[in-house]
Amino acid sequence: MENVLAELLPQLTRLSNTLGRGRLYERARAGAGVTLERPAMTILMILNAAGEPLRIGEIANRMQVEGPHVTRQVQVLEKDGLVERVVDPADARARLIALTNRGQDAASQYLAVVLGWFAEALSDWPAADRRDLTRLLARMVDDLSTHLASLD
Amino acid sequence: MENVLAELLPQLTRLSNTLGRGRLYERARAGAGVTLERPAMTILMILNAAGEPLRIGEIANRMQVEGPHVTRQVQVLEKDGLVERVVDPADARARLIALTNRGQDAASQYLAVVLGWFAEALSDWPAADRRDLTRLLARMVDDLSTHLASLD
DNA sequence: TATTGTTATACTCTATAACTATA
DNA sequence: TATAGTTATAGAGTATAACAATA
Repeated sequence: MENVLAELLPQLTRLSNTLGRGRLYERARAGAGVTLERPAMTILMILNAAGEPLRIGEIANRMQVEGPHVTRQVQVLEKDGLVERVVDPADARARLIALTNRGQDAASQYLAVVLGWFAEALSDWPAADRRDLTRLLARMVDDLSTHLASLD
Repeated sequence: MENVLAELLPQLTRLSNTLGRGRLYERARAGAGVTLERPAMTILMILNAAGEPLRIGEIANRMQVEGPHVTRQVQVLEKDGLVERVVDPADARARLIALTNRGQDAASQYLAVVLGWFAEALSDWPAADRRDLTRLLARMVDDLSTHLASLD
């Protein structure tokens, strides 16, 4: 198996670079009608995927970054009217970060562009292959995340 | 398909963050016996995968970064004795970057640690699933790269 | 006393512009 | 005149340390 994975690793790196950086990101971001730095957009995506307001610390966990970084990005998002910060009713130390309507729209539109790219790129695929890929890929990410977390 | 991919996208981002950043990277790097910044290690991996010396510009292409970034990283690698720079015999303007023995060892050992993580995480998988995943994932990365490149 | 978040600061990563050398 | 690479500089991304407020 290792030989196959050895080929895969650079490809995964390349894919994540392609999607996460450079002009391609600018193009997808333009579709969202906003001008945000990448980590700020990542926060919108995380809130969108969560479907509920999240704490600063929880966002930092999911991004796998330190707290202060999230604090600053959220300040920009709040200034732009894309998120709101409310005191957590369960704990006055914490803040809950929620998408505003504008923030929800931006997240949805950004996601639509990127998913559209995926759909176009894979339009020739047999449906069975698409199903298999998403199933196996989800499981891999799951198993790998669990395993890597267990190393600490 | 799009709903499944919508869940997958943050997971892919998270996976690439997990592998590419933070203490996990430090641990894999320690296995390689060197102390390099991430982009420098990426260059070692690219040269290792290529199996032959590459030009600065070609490395920049594969990393999807601009030239000056590669120049500086290569200067560090050369100072550490992990790569050599020789004038391209075919074009005296260009430089060919080649792994030294030490650089080859560092790349191999780093790769062994990361591939070991993959192998452990997927150890319970049926062989057929592993084969299917690598085959489909390679094809996806390929098709997606082609499609995204065609957008420019 | 421990935890959530913020402020201040510094380091890493990457891009752009100006330049040198060769084609 | 165009191309490969380098040097210089600036901006984006992230971490660490010190602090404030609440638990």
